[in-house]
Amino acid sequence: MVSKLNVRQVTHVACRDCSLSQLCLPLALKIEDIDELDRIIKRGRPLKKGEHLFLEGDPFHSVYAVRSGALKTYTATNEGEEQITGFYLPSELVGLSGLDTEAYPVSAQAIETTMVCEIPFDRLEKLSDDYPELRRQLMRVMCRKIREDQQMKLLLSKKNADERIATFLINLASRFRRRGFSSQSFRLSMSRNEMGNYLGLAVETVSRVFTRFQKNGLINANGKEIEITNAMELCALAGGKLVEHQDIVNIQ
Amino acid sequence: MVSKLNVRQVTHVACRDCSLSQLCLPLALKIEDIDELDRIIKRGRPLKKGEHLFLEGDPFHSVYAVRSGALKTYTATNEGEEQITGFYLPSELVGLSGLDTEAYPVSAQAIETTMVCEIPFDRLEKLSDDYPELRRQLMRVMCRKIREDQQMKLLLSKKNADERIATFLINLASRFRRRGFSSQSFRLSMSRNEMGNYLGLAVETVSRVFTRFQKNGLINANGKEIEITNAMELCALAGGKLVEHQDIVNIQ
DNA sequence: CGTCTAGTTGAGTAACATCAACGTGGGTGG
DNA sequence: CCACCCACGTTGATGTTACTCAACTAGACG
Repeated sequence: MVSKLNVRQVTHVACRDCSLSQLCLPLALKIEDIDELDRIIKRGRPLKKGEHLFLEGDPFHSVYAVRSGALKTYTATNEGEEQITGFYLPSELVGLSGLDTEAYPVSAQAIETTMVCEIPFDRLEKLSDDYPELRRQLMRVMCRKIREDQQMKLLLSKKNADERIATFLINLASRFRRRGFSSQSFRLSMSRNEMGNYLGLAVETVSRVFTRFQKNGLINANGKEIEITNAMELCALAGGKLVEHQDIVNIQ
Repeated sequence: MVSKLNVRQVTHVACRDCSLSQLCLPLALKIEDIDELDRIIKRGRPLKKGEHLFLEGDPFHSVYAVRSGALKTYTATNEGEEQITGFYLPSELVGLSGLDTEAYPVSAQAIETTMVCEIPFDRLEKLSDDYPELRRQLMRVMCRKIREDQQMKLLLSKKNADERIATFLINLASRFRRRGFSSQSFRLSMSRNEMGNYLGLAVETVSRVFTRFQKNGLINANGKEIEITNAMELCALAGGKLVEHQDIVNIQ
């Protein structure tokens, strides 16, 4: 009896008990309505690094909220190489861009051991018929994505290698901070290769910039472990701003 | 009496009489519901080239459908230069990316004499409460935008100058085609400068690529007048495909 | 213990930016 | 109506950034 309860708690953390609920979809709902959302969510086994959540071209049926770990989405270029289109950390929603099509326009793959909440879209859509706030939250998520992509396009068309990496690090830092983690030091879940791919840089360039940043006292990098030692200057490079001492803001 | 009617027709083309209705928001509505949408739409005087529809930071209140002419949206980089984020042709919706914020995240400016339909967002939102199909259409427009941005990011991070220009031309061609115009020959509404800015290239590079394309028989360019003389090869360069003879498809 | 992948570093190179000069056409003011 | 001006576009010469190729190291994993 007790053991069964425990198992259920471990494998099925309800939205109302989830530490991410105020960063994720449930934030749009009143406490008594959260269970409604909860009922349609499916929680599966963890994905191991390298496993796919869905493949480009798979029939679209669900969006997913990352619970732990990290995902990347990517699409194939004409030459068959992969182009990474985004990284997704806990509380973030992945799969929305396929929403108006029959198929996912990108593949989603775990870049470390990852747990997700699956939200079948037809049921989410029905639910959102009754909850205007949920609807608006979905809109907000998509609008934010559009604005992020805008920033990304600016990065790709105007920024040099240093600025790209600085922007990327500051952006990650702010996403960690949002979830209550340190924005000073954190662990990169992606490889240098994936970072370069995403930022439109060769691996070697990424490596060189990291080395140079370290030499100049901006960061301390030990493999995937990153410590930001001069947030001020890193932000300046990224083109963002520091609101308070050591308090990194997302580059909108 | 008659003259008054005429004036009204000229300045106030109703959605139901608009040739763009099946390419624009009304396509989500039944014929009898279109008038409902029509009632909330405001149609103002034409914007002259260079006039702004809204400025970055202006309070968000409306989305706009382009009726004739063309707009660009742009944002300021940290160094104060402009970064063009999109071009908008007739039937296309501009202003949606500010939807979840208090302010427009970009400026919108006419690049030639332009007419727009203004759709106050609070009223559109109310209307969409009653018309699920309208709601879904809005979602679709945003999803498409996200996917277009994805393609744009790929262009900016992986394609060389030739491929960028080819992609741009093919994309424009397909948008003209969608509206029933020739995809073979058309007039660019933007300057070489704006094109380069948008594509992440220097003006000189754009100019050189145009010259080279012409030399190689891919296009015939006379100032802003463009004729595509080898659609096949241009598509190949862009990484798209030709469905039928001379039948250009959008690069998804 | 060998193999494989990820990461780093160096040398040479290609692609595009930058700088400069010049032509052209459309708009404006005299 | 003409002359001038200015923005736009083109072309050439040069410079710079980041890519490519290659070699090497270190850690992961069977």
